[in-house]
Amino acid sequence: MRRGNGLSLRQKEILRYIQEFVRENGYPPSIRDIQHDLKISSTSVVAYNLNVLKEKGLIHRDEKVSRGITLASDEQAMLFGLTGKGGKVPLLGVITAGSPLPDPEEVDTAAAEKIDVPAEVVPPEKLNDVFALRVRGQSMIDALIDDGDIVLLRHQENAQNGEMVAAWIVDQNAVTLKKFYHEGDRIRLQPANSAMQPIYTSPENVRIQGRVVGVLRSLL
Amino acid sequence: MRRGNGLSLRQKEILRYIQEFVRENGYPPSIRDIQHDLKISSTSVVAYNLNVLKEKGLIHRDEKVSRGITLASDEQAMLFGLTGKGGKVPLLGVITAGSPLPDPEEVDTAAAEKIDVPAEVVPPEKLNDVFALRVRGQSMIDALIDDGDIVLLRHQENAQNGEMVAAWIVDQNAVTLKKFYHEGDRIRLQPANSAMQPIYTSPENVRIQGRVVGVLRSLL
DNA sequence: CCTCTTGACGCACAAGTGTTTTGTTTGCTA
DNA sequence: TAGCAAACAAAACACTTGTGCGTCAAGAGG
Repeated sequence: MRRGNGLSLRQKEILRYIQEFVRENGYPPSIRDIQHDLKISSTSVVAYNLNVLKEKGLIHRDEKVSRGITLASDEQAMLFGLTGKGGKVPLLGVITAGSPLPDPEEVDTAAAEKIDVPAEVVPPEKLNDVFALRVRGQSMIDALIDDGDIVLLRHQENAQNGEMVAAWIVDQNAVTLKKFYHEGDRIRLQPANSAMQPIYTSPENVRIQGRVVGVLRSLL
Repeated sequence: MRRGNGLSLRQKEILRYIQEFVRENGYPPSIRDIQHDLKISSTSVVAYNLNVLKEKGLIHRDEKVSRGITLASDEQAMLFGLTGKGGKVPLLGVITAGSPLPDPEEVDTAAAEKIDVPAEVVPPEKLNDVFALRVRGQSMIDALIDDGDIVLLRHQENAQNGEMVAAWIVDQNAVTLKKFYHEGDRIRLQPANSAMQPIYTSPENVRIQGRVVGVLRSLL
């Protein structure tokens, strides 16, 4: 008997079948799915071989759970959307100078449209709390952000000096993208263009809504 | 009357729960999983809301099948490894002011690194002959393109007036990104910033290498 | 020949799970 | 206020599915 790494023909069949099934259906097969499609005479035969595969670490099983078969390692990760390169973030809406951002906490990030984010822009492991907004108007053109661009923002309420943030200026009820500087007891919001004047205000009057981590632009 | 985007709070919860559950476990939740974890009093309530989500096309259900709930659209595609709506283009190299572009025809596009391109930047059906270059230096900052940006170019040798193109100026042996204008018997290459002077030259002295169709920028 | 092991089998049971039925609550409005 | 539809609730029902247990055939070794 080859206890080592050798799989019986039937075990290989089953493993391949599970992979294909998940790919096709989006959920794992039941023992009887395997039995029927692979023309195995009994469910216990399937169960026996699944246990072998489990012992060898090729699959994981949640006992007592229907369709509780999951693939191990690479296959698993790939199916989980860690698909190597890019990830996805919700496109929550439009940012226009003068209008407040929707509160990401209150927006349905689940049902929102999602857009791809290349790993070259934001690595997948840093994609937490990142959302996207489409820019309307050219109010942020000094920050190299044009009308129609999609900006990627990581939701955070604090900022380091020099970071580009989406700041809500409370007494004006307006949101703009500016570089953030904390200078003594006041805040300086600096446009990227020296032709425009910076905004000086108190910390209480500024609510950071997120930091700009990326820009996507289509010129078609 | 639209609350949110037409989903009740509970439906949003359920949708989010399904997403998280699949991510955590690798297989979809049962109705009773949802019921218990979301503290819903009855399975029929879950079934009712799942049907609503199904009607709205946000999930897909395989009837009579345990855990036969699958997420629709993006999530689904993501799980299938189709990486969503975007496509991939080769990242051929670096564009620096003063150096000619590598000829895309002569580069091994098959072996080159590939980067994701969101459908929102370039729709997949328009991805033919598109390649990417990383920008080095700030020579194109007037075109809202900064150092480190990735520009997406469609390989073409002609351009319409006003299009942003990568133009090789032969007698200077330099490549820059400019807006292209054909005026009579000469070519005007117009920087995006009026503070810079346009370049006037003859058509023979200009070789269009590609048209800019998108920009990707990371600010991490 | 006998026994033990391995792989495979069949069956039945219990738990897991989706569906249906009937009725109730809630919020809105004509 | 009555009417109405969405949402919820409780229970019963029937099918699905994982598991346990007894059995069988073919080798291996004594």
